Amino acid sequence: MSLTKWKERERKQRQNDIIKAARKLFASKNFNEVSMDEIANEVGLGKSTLYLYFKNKESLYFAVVLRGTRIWAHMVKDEVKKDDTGLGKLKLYGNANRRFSNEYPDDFRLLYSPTLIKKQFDTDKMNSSQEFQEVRDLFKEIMHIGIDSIQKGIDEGEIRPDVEPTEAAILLSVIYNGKVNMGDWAKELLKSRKIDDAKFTKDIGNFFLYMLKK
Amino acid sequence: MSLTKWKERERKQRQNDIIKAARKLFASKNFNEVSMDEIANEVGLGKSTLYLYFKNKESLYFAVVLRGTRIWAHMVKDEVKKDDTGLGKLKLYGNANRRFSNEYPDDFRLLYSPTLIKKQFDTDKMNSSQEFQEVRDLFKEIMHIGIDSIQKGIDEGEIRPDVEPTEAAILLSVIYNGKVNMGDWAKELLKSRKIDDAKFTKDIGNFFLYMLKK
DNA sequence: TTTATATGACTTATTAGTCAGTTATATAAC
DNA sequence: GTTATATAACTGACTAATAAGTCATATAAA
Repeated sequence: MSLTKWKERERKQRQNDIIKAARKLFASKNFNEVSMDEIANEVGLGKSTLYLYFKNKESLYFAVVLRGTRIWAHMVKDEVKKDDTGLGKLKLYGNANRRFSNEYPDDFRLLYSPTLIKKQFDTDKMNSSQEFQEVRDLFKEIMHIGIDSIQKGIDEGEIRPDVEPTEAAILLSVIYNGKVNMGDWAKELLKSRKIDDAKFTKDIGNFFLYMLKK
Repeated sequence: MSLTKWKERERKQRQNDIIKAARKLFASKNFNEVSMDEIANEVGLGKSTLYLYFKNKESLYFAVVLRGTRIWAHMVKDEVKKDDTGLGKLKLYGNANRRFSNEYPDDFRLLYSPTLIKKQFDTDKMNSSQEFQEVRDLFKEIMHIGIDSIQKGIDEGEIRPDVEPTEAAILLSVIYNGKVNMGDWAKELLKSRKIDDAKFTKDIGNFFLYMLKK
């Protein structure tokens, strides 16, 4: 019995190795630009072996995305607990996102990558994947934490009442999205002005808070 | 002589037809996801014919991008002339971008698409294409119009002096970028709150100006 | 008859997914 | 302790599909 369990864990471990290798590749390249052979090579397995752990390429891809989304959702939920005011929660929400982007850069890039956003997948394979459903749900949950914090801040009188919480939360997400996919020319321009990524991120956060605060 | 000229024009016309068909397809799909056969089919020509007008797929792609970028740069330069103050120019700069996104949605999406941004092209083919060089230069020019307007506004005392012009201009571009690649879930969320795209765009513009103004 | 324009059929390369067969490991029998 | 056997993990070679780019040939215009 404990043997079966050990086997089970071994299997999960392997699966995780594959996911981690795939994540590394999917973070820098499109779904279509990463081949199963490449992933297999990265883990040090034959391509056929991947199909023992995942039904098809889409399934593996969404397993990668789901793993990242779970980490993200966990970090956000955990952080937001630490304050009771709306404005406080909003600041923590921003911190959590920033921390996630620093500690899990591959996942962050992947989750905000247009590959995920654009529905370039086989619709059947996508909809039949319960991984994808869970990703969608977690995205919505995370977004609602932001929206609800802003609403709470308005109710408590610390955030301007003319702010539309949904619009503001989406704008924040749009900024993250844009920043991840920022062109090289923009990066170079910032660099030439000696503005590093950390400063830019921080300034955006301040800018955003300044906007919302009364 | 006038015959040669007429021929020349005929040829340019054909080339333009191909570019327009390609633009339509590249606007909604990745570089790799659009096939030359598909483009040829869209114009009503055989695939081989495309190679009489463009050296290879990359060359056609950059011809599409360049066409859009030229329109964009033209609109921005033309608009900004209409006011002499920095803040006024900045507002016109925003207007021009908004007008471009409305009148040339395919080009707008294409220019901000990550396909263009990520260097997923054959480096040799890309660098050897003078179309790509011109696109880069025009991008920089457009960006500098924004930066210079903000700087002028600061000098004239209408924009807060603690604003970093480069940072602010890039943030604006990052927002555009993010908005174009916004996920379906965000669009649905906005829709459910009865916020249409025009309102969202306008609010972002106001938000941005409010930030910068003294 | 010459020249420009066009194309269908072909080549070459890539890649998702399959499958028959191999290797390694655990259990059982003696 | 050794050998046989069952089971799980794995893989190389294959198939089928797709797509960029080429080329010999056809058509139409001058």
